[in-house]
Amino acid sequence: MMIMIVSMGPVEKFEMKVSRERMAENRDRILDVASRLFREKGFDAVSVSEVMKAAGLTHGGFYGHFGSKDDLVAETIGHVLSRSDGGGLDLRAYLADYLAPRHRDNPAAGCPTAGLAADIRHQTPAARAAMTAGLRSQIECVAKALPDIKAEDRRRAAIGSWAAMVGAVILARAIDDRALSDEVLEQTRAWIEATLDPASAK
Amino acid sequence: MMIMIVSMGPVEKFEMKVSRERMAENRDRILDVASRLFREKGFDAVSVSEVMKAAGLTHGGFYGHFGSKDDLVAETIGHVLSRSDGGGLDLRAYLADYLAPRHRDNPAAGCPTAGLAADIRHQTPAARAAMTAGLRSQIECVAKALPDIKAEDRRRAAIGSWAAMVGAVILARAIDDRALSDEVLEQTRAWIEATLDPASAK
DNA sequence: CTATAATCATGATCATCGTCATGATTGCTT
DNA sequence: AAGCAATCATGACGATGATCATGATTATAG
Repeated sequence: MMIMIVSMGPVEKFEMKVSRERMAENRDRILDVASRLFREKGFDAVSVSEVMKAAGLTHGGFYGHFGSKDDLVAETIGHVLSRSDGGGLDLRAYLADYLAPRHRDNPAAGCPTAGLAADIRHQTPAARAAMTAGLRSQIECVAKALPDIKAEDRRRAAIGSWAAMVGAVILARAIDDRALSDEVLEQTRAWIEATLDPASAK
Repeated sequence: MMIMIVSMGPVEKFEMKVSRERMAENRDRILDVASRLFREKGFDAVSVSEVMKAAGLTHGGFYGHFGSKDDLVAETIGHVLSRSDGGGLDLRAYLADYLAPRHRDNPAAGCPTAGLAADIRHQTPAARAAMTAGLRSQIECVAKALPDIKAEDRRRAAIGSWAAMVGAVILARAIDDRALSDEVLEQTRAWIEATLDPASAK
């Protein structure tokens, strides 16, 4: 019997034990790459070892950072949704960026809600709770960016607009026809903008 | 070592070979239960043997009906989306049914677009093509049900409304708080209805 | 009526994945 | 400076799932 070692690959760095801050760095990097991979492929389609590999580690050390994959999922959701830009944002510009082909074509770097909301339904209660908290703050964020209308109508418009934005990106990503997909984005953008006109605000 | 057979279960019917029409029945039943299971749990979370068991068969016979699981996915999408109610439907009533807790809580029997659109992104090109065809006809269906406005605005309103409807159901299903989830449905419904008012139609 | 072909059940195979056990290395504490 | 403890790599285990091989049974062609 002949054993051939075709290629062992270069033995990269061999630091076995890392400093305390490097461990925190690693944990953060795991959450970062996990959020990208999850947005890109969905929760189930990403394996633990794929996440660790993308973070520059091997699968074994994973359970030193997280109790389970479900735990990672829940923490990842909290991680991505925690960065809410609270400040006053220009809604028109945000709409244009959100409902754009560039956003549609880059789920990994795009809105976590558009990429993950539909998948949350099949995840653990902790994950759903994290997503709910994120959605709540997102709705309030959109409401703040709306033009001056009554508080009642403001919340309604925020929820309706947000639903349309998320729905349009999801539909655009599902459509296998660039022209139609572009149209869904553009028409939804124009439709939402029309409701922002002072003329249609009662 | 003691081997206990607690329950072998009754040997049900033992019909090995089925007639030609019963085979067509079986195939249809497979597509039906698959569409329900897929809507309920997502494509990846449903196994071939789970589908077959729900159809009253065992996993082995599956490949006599379909070439692969991906094939089943694509055919299932075409199967559910083929039943488009073309006739004139009452948009208000449809809105009320669609954006209702009952619909949100029954994905298995609900709108395939709301249940599967986000998942399509990770499926095979054939599946995406089937979904695109379905979405195209759905948009036209909504457009026909819209009140009398210019053709240009009609298409815009159809796409915007449809995106908002799908998005709202997806968000409502992701939210782990009944009050907020209900609010998303209800506010989106009211928001869409407001745009249907002749007053706001330009 | 006989032979062929089709349909489905049983069981096996191969790959993937989540998780755990072990061990090596090294940062930290005393 | 020395021992403790933590972090990660390697490897293995058990479960699950997609797919295929085989065989039994019977519808259907001739």
